[in-house]
Amino acid sequence: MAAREQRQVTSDAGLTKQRVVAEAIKLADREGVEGLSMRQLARELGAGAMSLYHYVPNREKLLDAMIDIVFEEIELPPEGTDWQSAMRRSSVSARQVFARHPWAIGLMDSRTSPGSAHLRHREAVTACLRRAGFSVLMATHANWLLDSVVYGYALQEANLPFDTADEFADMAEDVYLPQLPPGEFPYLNESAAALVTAGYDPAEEFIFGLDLALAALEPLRDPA
Amino acid sequence: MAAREQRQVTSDAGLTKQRVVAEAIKLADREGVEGLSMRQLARELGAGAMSLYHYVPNREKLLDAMIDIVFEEIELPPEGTDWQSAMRRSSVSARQVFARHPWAIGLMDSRTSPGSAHLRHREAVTACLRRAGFSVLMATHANWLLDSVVYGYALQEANLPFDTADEFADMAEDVYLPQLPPGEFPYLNESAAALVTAGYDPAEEFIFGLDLALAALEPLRDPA
DNA sequence: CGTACTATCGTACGTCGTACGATAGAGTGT
DNA sequence: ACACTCTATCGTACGACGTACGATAGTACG
Repeated sequence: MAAREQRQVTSDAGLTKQRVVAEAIKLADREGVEGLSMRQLARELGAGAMSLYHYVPNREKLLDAMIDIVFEEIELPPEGTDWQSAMRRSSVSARQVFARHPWAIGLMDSRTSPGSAHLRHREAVTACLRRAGFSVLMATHANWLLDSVVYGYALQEANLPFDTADEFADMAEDVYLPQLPPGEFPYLNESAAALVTAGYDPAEEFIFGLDLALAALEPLRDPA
Repeated sequence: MAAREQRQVTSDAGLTKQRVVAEAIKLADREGVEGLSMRQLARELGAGAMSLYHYVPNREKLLDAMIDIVFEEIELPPEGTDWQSAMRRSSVSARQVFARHPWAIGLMDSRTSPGSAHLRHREAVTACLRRAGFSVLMATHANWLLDSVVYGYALQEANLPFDTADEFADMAEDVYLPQLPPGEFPYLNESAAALVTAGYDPAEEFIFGLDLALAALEPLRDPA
């Protein structure tokens, strides 16, 4: 009873699978996946560690569930516009989601069966492409390519040692450029120096690649 | 002395950083990163767990070193051909390497500072692009896009629940198609069915996306 | 024959995922 | 009222993990 009251102080509701998974995502956003332990998560929820196992069979399944919630956050390609606008919108949304949950990208490669939100997303994307006049096989190609662009940029972005363009500009001259001596890395040094003056925005970088891919796919549609 | 003899039976040489890292990669290839523990790795080397710490400061640094060896395996873009052939060759090599070491992709997102092999690779790629007539900024764009294609396809490939085209064909009808009922996922069902008959090769899928990206970048070069 | 240095590793601590079983409350039938 | 079952909660404990600390033994050099 006292325990329940204390639980209510920190979390003010009974445990549910949704609450467990949602809190796990919050925790992973804050601390990374390595910082997400069952004990810590339980503490966050004001519960005992073993209580979680009534809502989630084990940590792996919890991670699966977290990934699927992440996919739920991705906007589906809207109907009623041209396919490029629709796919751009969905892809931009996906990139934002993965930027918000950087742990999700690294988690994906060990999880081999897609969750239901993932499947729903894929279905909507495929529908959009097919309706735009891509053949079945070409829609598959386009799907792979566009997903690669999203995942690839998200992965590279997660690797960056800085988060914003400003942060990059701040640290570039003192920290990054010295690691790229012109003798050993003339081209990288030149690039880094140019980026300092030009500014640097991963989101714009992504749009460049995405639009190039979309434009390259355009002529591969069958005539509508 | 007896211990040393036994060590020599299983590993026949003194410990070195190279040997430790190489064995760690072999172990990760076999068991995945989660299966790579310091104790297991030491056992594999016929040594005590703590002995590893004379060659590697901790597990994180070991993972960094492993990633860098992986980058060393990637072929650099050769000089003396057109830029597209050179980049295609290097990218295909990179995809093969990541297919051989699937754990490497998932590891990258937590490692923020590139190792020396990674830097050397980026330098060579940038050099290739700059010599082909891309401006400094355009070379950066191209670099991001091409890396995204490599990482993105590698990541998706690592997610596939099957490894080869044959294995897909074997399991598709019994396992995958039933998970995609035509009522709920008409388009995905159609795609999967088409892929069963058309055959399915991730390597070809990659080439499609890569060549599309290369072709899309071609007109962005400055005149040579 | 010391004296210093390097490589090896045994032990121990704190943390992890989680199996097992205890408990307590709620619901239901009599 | 009581017995029963069901659900949710969690304390305890086990084996594996990364690794700090300090002991040891072998080698190099004065």
